[in-house]
Amino acid sequence: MEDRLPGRPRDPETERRILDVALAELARDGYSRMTLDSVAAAAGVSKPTIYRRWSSKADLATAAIETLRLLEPKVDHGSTVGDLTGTVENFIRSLMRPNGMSLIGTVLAEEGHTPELLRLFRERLVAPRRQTLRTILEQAKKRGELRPDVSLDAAVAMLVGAVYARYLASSNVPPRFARDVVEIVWAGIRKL
Amino acid sequence: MEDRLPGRPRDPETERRILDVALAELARDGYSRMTLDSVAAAAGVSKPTIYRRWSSKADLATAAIETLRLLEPKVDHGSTVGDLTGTVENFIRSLMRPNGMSLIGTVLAEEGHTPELLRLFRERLVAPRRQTLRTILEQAKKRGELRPDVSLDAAVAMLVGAVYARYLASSNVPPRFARDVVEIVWAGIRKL
Amino acid sequence: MEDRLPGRPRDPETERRILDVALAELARDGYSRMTLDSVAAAAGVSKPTIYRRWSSKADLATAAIETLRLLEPKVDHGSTVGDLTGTVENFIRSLMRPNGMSLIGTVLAEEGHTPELLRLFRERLVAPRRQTLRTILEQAKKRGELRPDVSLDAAVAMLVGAVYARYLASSNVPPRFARDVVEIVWAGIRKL
Amino acid sequence: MEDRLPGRPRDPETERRILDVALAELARDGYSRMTLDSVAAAAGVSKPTIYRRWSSKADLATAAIETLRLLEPKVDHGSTVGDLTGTVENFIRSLMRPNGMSLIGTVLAEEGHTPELLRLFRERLVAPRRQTLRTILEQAKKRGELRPDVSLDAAVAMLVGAVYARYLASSNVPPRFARDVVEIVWAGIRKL
DNA sequence: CATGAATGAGCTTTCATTCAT
DNA sequence: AATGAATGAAAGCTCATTCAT
Repeated sequence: MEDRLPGRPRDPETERRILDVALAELARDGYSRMTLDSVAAAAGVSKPTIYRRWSSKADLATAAIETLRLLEPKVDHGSTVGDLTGTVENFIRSLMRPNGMSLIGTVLAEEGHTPELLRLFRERLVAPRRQTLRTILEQAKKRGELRPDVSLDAAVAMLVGAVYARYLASSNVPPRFARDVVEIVWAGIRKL
Repeated sequence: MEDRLPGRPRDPETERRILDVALAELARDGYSRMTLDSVAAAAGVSKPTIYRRWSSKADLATAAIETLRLLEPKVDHGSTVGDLTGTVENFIRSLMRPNGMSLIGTVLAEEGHTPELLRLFRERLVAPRRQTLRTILEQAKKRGELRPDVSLDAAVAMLVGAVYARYLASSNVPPRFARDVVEIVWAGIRKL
Repeated sequence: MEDRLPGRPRDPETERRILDVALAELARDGYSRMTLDSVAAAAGVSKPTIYRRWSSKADLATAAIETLRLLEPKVDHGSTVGDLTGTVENFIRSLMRPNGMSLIGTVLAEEGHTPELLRLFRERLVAPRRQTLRTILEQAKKRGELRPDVSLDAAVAMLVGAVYARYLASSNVPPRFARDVVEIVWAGIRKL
Repeated sequence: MEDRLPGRPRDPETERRILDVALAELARDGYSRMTLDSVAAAAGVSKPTIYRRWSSKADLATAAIETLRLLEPKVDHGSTVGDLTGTVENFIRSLMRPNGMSLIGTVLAEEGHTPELLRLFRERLVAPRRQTLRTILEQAKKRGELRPDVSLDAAVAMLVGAVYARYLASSNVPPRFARDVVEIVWAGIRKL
């Protein structure tokens, strides 16, 4: 009669909570410091409850990263420069969230041992952000605003990468950094 | 003959060997996966031999990073663009060495737990490289080649950061990447 | 066939299937390696379905052994030697079935922890087999074929035990082993 | 100068103690119930102390069995029957030691999972005992006491196996069992 | 000084058993 | 009655660190 599945149903909250905690610990402690004991404790479940859902620590970490998604406000200032600046500012804000950079760190550090982490990170976070920027640039190009020979790939890398480099230099990015960067890029790619 | 101090002298070779091995394992496995057992084994010494010199694992890792030094050929092509391109190319080469990026990853990942790693990394590697680029740009500025209002800090970050971003997107940087980046930056900062 | 009593579990198939699987895993993996998870999976039921019928793992294992029954063809060659040989050969065949000896092993190994296993094993398998042999010998005795003072208990133990000992020596029993054994026993007990 | 090895020397007591404890737990609990935690606790050492010497649980169990050795008094009653009886009586005594039979059980039960256990058990215990009996019989044969066609392999198996079979029937072997068995075997193999 | 031995604390993973639907 | 979910309690193994020679 009922379309209820047999057996005790899973609490859908639980899954979400475990993943949230896992992601937080992954970012805070790094993959190899993160322990299932502490994930379980922080999520208020037992370890087998985790193992029922994911087959291993790597699997859990992977799933946690998989939940990441670029949920940033669409930027549309009507101008290419405004859009680029808004996007880079969003990016800075997300990197500046607690442990935002550590997550990237652990994902890179684990490339040799748990490569899925980096793969998923690229797929879920890096690629979408690059795509956002690339789309802005491609539309500018279509409108004839850009020099035709310029490398959009390089331009995108510079916009994003400047933030990484700045962080690596000092863990702190000044407010006008986005504008400074976009200004140089824009001057470097626009048609004169 | 020799004015040797009393007691058995430390072998300076040993010290060097331990640090080399430690740095290699740090880059390959990351800080928390690196084990003193395997460092000791690979260096051909016992663990107390390590502990006699450095007080803890963190201390050893820190010392290993401290040995890093920017040992890159000075670039002097006589032109600003040539110098910038040469420097970025050097940088790419050093990042592309095995586990070059993993080391950065682990240093970032450990920011919350072993912040000396990042501090030293900045001091020994990041800062010198930035300084090299900055000097090139400052001299160009002195020669009146640059727009006066441009942010050199942003320009440096872009030159270096583009490579990080590119690697994070695909672990592989195409040969002409350095030229593409420098071209945009140059067009973006030079006086018209 | 079965005269179903009232209050019996609904699906007798299920019960049978669980017991079969349990017995197979018991023989293959031994008692303490056998897991209810895998019994449940192999039987196509859930664990509570097992617990509803048997109160514990030990209870299930016990019940599984309880299903064992000496189902060997009656041997009747008309001669004492022929009957003994046939019986020992049957025994060898059953021990040589996959994991035949492991089951005995686990039952012995668990004597200190789960003694019911050994008790039931004796009752269901050991005793009937001994009885078969003893009956053959008692009839021979009645017919006056045996020396009167001979220990039938020892004779039975030797016939059966030779096979255990041989297996323990090499996991493999040569074809003529049964005949060799019976020959010695017979020469040792018959009236001259 | 000194022929002392470098480093802290191992306490030779420790090794012995660990193996003794391991063997006792192996016999008492069986291989898969035996835990390194409890071996370590009972031996008064930490787990790494065990792992320094043996690479795994299986390795330790194997080593424990390897220490077993037939240390039974040589039997020499001057007569074949006396020697056989003495040997079987020794065997019974050793099986009747606490958990004597459980050890055999676990070794058999583990045949499919940890076959080294059975292999070593055969090599260290089963084979020597068989050899003792076989030598007695071969000398009797040399002296012309035996029927020439009789299978010594079967005779040996019967002498040993009768005890297994008796134990499997009732965990208890009556005092005159050895004599009963030897009597039948002897009557069965001697030259008339 | 250098070595091999020892250890406490943890890590990932598994299992018999019980709960909630 | 049957299911899938949940759990406490290990188990095997490893690691940074210290001890004893």
